[in-house]
Amino acid sequence: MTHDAQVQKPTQKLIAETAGLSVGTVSRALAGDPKIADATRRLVGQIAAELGYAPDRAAQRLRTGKTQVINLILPPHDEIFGFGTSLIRGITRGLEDSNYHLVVMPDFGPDVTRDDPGEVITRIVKNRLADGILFSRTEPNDARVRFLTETGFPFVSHGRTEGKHTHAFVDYDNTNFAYKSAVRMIQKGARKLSILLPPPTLTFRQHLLQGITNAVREYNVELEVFNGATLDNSADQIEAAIRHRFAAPDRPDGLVLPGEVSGLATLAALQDIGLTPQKDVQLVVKQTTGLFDLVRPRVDCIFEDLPEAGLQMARLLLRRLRGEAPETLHYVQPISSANLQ
Amino acid sequence: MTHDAQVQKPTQKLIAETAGLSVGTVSRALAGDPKIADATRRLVGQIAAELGYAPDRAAQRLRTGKTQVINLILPPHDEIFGFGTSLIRGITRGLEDSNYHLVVMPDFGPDVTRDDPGEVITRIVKNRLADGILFSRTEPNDARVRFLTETGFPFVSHGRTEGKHTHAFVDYDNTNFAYKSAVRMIQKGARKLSILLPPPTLTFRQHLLQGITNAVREYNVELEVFNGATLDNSADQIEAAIRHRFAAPDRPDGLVLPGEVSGLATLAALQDIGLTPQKDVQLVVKQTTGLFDLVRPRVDCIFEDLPEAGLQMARLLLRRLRGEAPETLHYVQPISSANLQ
DNA sequence: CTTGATTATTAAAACGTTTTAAAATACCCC
DNA sequence: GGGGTATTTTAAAACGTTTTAATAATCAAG
Repeated sequence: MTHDAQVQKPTQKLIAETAGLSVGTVSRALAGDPKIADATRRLVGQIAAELGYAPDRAAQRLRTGKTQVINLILPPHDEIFGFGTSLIRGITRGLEDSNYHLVVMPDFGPDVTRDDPGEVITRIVKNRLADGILFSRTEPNDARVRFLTETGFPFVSHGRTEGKHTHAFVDYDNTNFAYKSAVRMIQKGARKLSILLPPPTLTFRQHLLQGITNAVREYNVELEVFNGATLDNSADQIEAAIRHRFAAPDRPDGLVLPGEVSGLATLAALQDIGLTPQKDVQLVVKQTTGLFDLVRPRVDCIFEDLPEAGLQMARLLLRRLRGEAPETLHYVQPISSANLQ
Repeated sequence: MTHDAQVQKPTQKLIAETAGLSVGTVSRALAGDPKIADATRRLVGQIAAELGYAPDRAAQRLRTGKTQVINLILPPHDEIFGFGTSLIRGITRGLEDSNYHLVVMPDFGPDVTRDDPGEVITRIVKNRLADGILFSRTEPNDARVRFLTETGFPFVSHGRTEGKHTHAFVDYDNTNFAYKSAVRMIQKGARKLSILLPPPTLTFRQHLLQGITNAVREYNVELEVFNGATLDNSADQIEAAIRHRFAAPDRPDGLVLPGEVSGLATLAALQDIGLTPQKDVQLVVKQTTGLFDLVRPRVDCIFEDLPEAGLQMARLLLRRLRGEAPETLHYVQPISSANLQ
């Protein structure tokens, strides 16, 4: 009895007792309910502060059914440099002064997104593991988008789907990226362009294709889609494919590389077969880090700001969770700070 | 009444009703309590499966006080390529079939870890936001380690502290990394070695220093710690500093670079001032991605497996949470798969 | 059969909130 | 002052678990 009073966790009950009020009143006061008298609200607020009260998340969650959790699905696909982290940094920044927590759920499921949204998302929705979901790498007819839209579960995708966009998304303007890249190369003398693309399943393949096609038509030059590898292939595979194609006599003289790994792999491949980048072959690389500012020889590059994308995703999701309609929650990132020389 | 039966969330109560048992029994049965008859245990298990029952995390958490959450603290420091993600991938893999969830908490706090463990960690412990914590970039006398050890809060650090290791950690064998790198360069003819180090506050600076010192003494060559920049500086700063030092007449002829950014920056700097890497200056770079396999000219490099580190951190933390003593939970990652030529 | 010990089940409390419905208090107007 | 309304507070239930203490069922042994 004369022991140190075991420092008990500050709870609404404790506040209520020291203030001589009921728990219900305390709860309302803390919530800023206008039905509570100003005086009591202030009193409660003060005591709460003194006691260092913080609401118990579990209790809130149990009572309200709201988890205060946002899930980020990490694709099983091998990591592009820092893709995940950059996005994560942005997301956490966007969530900073909400009190949502970001839970990272890897999707170790079967490789391709087929007709079903995958075990992870199904489980999240079914067991209400989160209030909202974030994911990337969308397909034109994305199973996850369909499923979540049907069930009315809040989410924001990184990447668009086809058709009427009835869901919230953040995307990069890949069409314009490809267009600007192509124009750049043409201005430097390229007449036969090529582009390395993501796998056919992913939506942004279409966007890239659209962009480069526009440029090619406008300037009346040749286009050859590079089909020895995709952006998802390993560096080794890309390197080999590039080497093979560009050693042939009718090689393109301009190549768009929408990723850092493919950029480096291509540089290595070209040098290995004795071609000089930016001379024999024009290159434009999309970078999401500062990597290519350090690479020699210098190549043209355009920057995609992933932290910013993450931030926007978080913001849109928060608005969605506040009840805004998904149709209004779109953000296409403009291509900024091109790094062309 | 004739509406579709609103599909109600499967709960222990529901199981109890359909089985004609009490909730308590169901709870025990699901927990595998031996006091429950085999027959009932099987029955309950079966019904649960049919109903697709999954325990409500909030309720469990409220009742038991266990959050089933592990927090990863993201340092405010600018991201090394993929550092966070690689670690995160590993961690999630390690947590895969536990039912802990990984929550990412960025530490936007003041730059340096001073005498207090920081707002984030304090809050996590005080409000029991998680059952365990993971963080990186330890200092010899780390405030977080001290605080968490004192309060008995389970954690695993990436990086060691000084003295008797009474806490759980995972670390990379930086001493050996520096030693092997140095020996390599000496074998290739270098006689005046240098090394780029992390800021003095971080423990692994000592390890690197120890390693290179050992080599230098053993082979009786010269050592000059590079002090124009640290590993934490921006690529630009490192590049400038390298350029400055290596343009001077008495420059070192071997340089250890414990990071990808510094590796690239150095390559760029040397080339810019007309020096040939691996000829005028020997380099060994530590890489955590496959990056340097693609960089030309090729340089020697040694690989640090971050996903593996993350996996180990998760495993150790799980063991800690199961009650094992922290003194026994250590893992120093050996340097593996050197990529020397 | 009883008794006493095992074994198996249950009722009820508790975790910390939010919220519904009811009760208490204050206020106003005639 | 009395009656009604508006304002403020409260008691109690509920969310879905786990667990303590008590009860019911089974069984061995005398």
